[in-house]
Amino acid sequence: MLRIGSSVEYATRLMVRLAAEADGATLSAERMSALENVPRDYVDQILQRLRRAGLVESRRGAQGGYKLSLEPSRITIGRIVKAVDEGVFEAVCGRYSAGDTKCSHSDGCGIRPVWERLGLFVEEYLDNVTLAELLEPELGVSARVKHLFGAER
Amino acid sequence: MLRIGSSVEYATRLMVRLAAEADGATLSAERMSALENVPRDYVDQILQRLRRAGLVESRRGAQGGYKLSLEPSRITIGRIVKAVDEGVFEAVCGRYSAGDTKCSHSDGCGIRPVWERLGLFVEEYLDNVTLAELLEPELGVSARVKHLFGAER
DNA sequence: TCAATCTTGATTAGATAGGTCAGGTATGTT
DNA sequence: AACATACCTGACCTATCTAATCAAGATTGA
Repeated sequence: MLRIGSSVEYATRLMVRLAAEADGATLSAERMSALENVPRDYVDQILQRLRRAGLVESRRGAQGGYKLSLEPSRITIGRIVKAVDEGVFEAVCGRYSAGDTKCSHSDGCGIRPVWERLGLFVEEYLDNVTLAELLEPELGVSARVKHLFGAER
Repeated sequence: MLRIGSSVEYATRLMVRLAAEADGATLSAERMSALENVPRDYVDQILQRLRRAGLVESRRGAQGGYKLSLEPSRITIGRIVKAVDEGVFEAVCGRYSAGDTKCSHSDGCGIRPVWERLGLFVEEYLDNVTLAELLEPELGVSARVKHLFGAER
């Protein structure tokens, strides 16, 4: 139901590594692979997805490498997750629709809203944790997401 | 990352059906299969898991069937999910551990707490939605889960 | 007894996740 | 210019998991 896949885990670690790098110094994929013990080719693949999402910049050729596109405080875990994990919050209807075009419980019962709301909660949670906080864990995130529970369904 | 699988979706629908049944009337697996358009044998399998979790009771033989073990207001979606979805919140460490026994980011950075907290978050959310509310969607759940955000990491 | 119905556990087909591979393109250094 | 370094692209493979099926049995009501 809730599962942190390897690509999400690795992407987060790579981003933390880059964030920890002094000023705008670059790190090569090779080096990151060694540091995090993630398969070399897989690192490439993940970094490309992060680059296409605009989270990292690359420089090719000798002495090339990667660096963050934004300040760590402006990069959320939510963006990282969405960059590498295409179908993060999978739609529920119309998967498993009860025969016809719409869910058999589409009116009169509240199953769907429960899943939808759960998805929104998870998404908002992740959008409220920044890379900067991962470097300084003591900051905490909970204070900033309290507002999520202010609205009624 | 977050995915409502068929077993969770079906189990929830079946439980809602049973909850909607007047007093303690039973419904056969056959009937539920037809009502929800879920494969007959699959309904069996799911109902057994719900039974072993103590959420439904069964009566065998002719005129047999299933009914809820508890009042709808005392059955949470969390319990349903845990009943049918064995590894709901999968551990992250030590999957993908960076080579040695412990995660390379095990101290000094806050990756793991983010996932752990997310898991707790989802779990608590689901534990605060009851079957009774699914029958009367207007009640809403958000008010009751506000406290989840009171504690700091 | 017989039919309805739950019970158990094994098995299978398809999808997905995780990782690999082969080739290409750009850039710094000599 | 040549070469090594390093990013770039997309196809490919494979083990695991999900969803569903199947087969055989055990209870119970009429």
